[in-house]
Amino acid sequence: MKKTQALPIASKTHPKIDSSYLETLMGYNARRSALQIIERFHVDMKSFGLSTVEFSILSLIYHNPGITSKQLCNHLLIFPPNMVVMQRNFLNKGLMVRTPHPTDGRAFGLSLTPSGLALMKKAQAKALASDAIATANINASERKTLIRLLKKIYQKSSKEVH
Amino acid sequence: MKKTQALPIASKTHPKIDSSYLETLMGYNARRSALQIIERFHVDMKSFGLSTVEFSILSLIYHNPGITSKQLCNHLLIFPPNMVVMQRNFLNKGLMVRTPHPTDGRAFGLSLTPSGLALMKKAQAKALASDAIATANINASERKTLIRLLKKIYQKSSKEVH
DNA sequence: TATTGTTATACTCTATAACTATA
DNA sequence: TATAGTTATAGAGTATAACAATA
Repeated sequence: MKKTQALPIASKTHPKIDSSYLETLMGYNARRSALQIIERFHVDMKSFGLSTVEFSILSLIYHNPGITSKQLCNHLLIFPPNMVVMQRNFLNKGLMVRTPHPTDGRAFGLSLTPSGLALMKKAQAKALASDAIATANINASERKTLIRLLKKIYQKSSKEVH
Repeated sequence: MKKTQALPIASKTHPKIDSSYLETLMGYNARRSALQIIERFHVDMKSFGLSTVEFSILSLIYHNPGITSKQLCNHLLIFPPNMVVMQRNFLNKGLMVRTPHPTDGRAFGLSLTPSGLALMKKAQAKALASDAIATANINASERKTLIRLLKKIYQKSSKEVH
């Protein structure tokens, strides 16, 4: 047989929610802060028509002209089919060009057009400002420590997208 | 007229990709480490049939029996329609029960069933272990610092989901 | 036989509009 | 009039299978 029972109501009994357990998890804290920073980033990149991942791709091409699709996929953990779609957008917008690889007929070298370079110059400056505002609650020293420790977590094992 | 130009090929000229710019952004570093931790979390929660968000919801109900849907949505930044779907799953699996709110006829108090409590006891222990392994590259002191600084970033402005 | 890039598609997660019943 | 919860749906982001061209 079943048992029915009276249960407490949080809105009465817990005006403050106890999330102390979740806050012991690094995953929870890293995700929450990442989401908050990226939310602002998303708004600030809207005028450039770029998602966060698109920004990362174009930035890597900006700093590594001639980089290949495969290298971008591996470095940013993006699946090749999704990369194809984003690159088609870049090409349609006239932000990027592809040049045949000199020795590998399957691959292409990716580079930004003058228009793409100009866009990313502005976008990257805006991104720095956006990131600074989103992390205004910590000082320069704390910021340095935070980035160093975050890198220690994700930079150890070099992942690959097959 | 158009100009054609020879462009460098990264796979030849840059065996190592320069991502120094991206690594100056807190958003990039926080997202990368969060994704890496959550990837392992996702695998470890598979045997419990829980997504990361579902785990967070059930954990908050576990520690705050009687909490309402609205409180969960506000605290975890989840849109109400998405919460409804997840709660239906919890009910179907017999993990959760809803009891009418004593003074507000629109609301419900949420609590875990004995089965839900047992599941979350195991799941939360597994989550702690998973999180520890995912952050094994930093020591206890660094971990404490990291969580403190991450909290400073996201805990200032209390956001609301309308 | 393995790899780069591609197509098509599916799945998950997140977001919006419109509705109901209660306050 | 405002709020808690619901329904249906749309959109973004991520993942899988199968294939063509080249190594």
